[in-house]
Amino acid sequence: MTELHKGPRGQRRGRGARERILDAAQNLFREQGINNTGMNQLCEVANVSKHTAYQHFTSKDELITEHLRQQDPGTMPEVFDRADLTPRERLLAAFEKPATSTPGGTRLCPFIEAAVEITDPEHPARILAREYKKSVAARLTETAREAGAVDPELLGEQLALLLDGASVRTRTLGTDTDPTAAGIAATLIEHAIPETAPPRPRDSAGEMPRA
Amino acid sequence: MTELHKGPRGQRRGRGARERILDAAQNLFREQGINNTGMNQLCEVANVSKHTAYQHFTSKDELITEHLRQQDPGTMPEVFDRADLTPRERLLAAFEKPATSTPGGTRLCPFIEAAVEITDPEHPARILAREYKKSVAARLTETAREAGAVDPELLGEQLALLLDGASVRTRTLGTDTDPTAAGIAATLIEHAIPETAPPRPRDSAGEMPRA
DNA sequence: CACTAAGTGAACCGATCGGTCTGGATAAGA
DNA sequence: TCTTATCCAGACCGATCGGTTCACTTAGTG
Repeated sequence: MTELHKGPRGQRRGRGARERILDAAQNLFREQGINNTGMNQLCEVANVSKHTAYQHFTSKDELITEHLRQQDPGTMPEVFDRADLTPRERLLAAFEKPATSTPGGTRLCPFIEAAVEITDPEHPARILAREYKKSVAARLTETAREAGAVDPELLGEQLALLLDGASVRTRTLGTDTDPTAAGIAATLIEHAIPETAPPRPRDSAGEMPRA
Repeated sequence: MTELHKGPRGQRRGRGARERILDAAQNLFREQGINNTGMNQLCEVANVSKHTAYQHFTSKDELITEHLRQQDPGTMPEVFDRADLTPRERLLAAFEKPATSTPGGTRLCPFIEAAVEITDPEHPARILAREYKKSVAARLTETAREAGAVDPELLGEQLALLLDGASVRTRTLGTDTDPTAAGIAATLIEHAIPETAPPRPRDSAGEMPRA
């Protein structure tokens, strides 16, 4: 049944139904929410029969989870993997808009969306969201450490909170609030990183002098 | 709050069905979300017949809106109306937990909940949420001005973003993140208000420098 | 070509959705 | 007392929900 000689992963040799489904899910979930999107509509948009959909995903919950998993191709690589920036610059770059702005404002982070729409805290999607958020904070912390922050853990968690705050506030207000978050970030970074520590590769040669 | 025997407006003379409905809505919406709560269940919990419910609220949407309206008895009066605190202290007090913590963590701000669960940006509940968030920011700005902040508008908007960030991050992570927001707030406030004499605080405003 | 498996489209399922309606009980105001 | 308004219990409505099943088509491979 499931054994295949071709597919790299679960995919089949036929046309890519799975991808179309996940694409449709991404668009519909973003535009009208998860709970407001029915499987009938989703299949229609994806040009896929319900039968096929339920072959790829055993339930809507699983589809949601898979959808979220796909949103996380490695914790904001377009920010953290930029070798052309100093760690300090990378921290600030996390607050720059990626030009992905949807008409009508930047979209709400899909992990937050899931965390709010799904009640059960043990739902796989909720767990995934939790881990993703932790992962982002960890990356920020790591970068903060490279940048020579006094308390990298604290700064990382603070910046993560700013990202989330900007995301939901943009949603509630309908106006872009990323600049506000960026401003706070700049203040915090300036405040947390001693003046004389710009160029500092990930080689942690020595700890910063305590004040 | 409102006299029951003689409704100030139009209806009601018997027992308080309306209040029971709104109470049930508050509990259920908080515990399992808006979209996941059906009118049947709501009426059951409220000990109210569907007929009665639909006499008080013409639709579920109206109930949601009314529910939200009730959540806003004047933009955080327990914070902004405390005459015993200096403006600066009041700004910080906004980040103190009101001991309303539900088992399983502080609950998500109901306005954010509505803003995420309801798709249509023109939905009355969405509009209400938007105005509430603006109102909180305005109050913070006002207080920031009293406290002598250099740019009260900016500080108000920044602190508002922190409140929202803490609320959703608490939801996604499942752990209380208010302290993180409070820490950022302290830094921002310190940074935005000139050191020169705060308006004669009777108590020491100096706090511990964030462990 | 024959085989096999992924695909389609629509009918269908029980449950629940938001919302309506009827009939009768209850309690206060005149 | 009679009137009037509030309320309850629950049947009922069409629509939609997530999910299943079936008869059939399509496409890749040995």
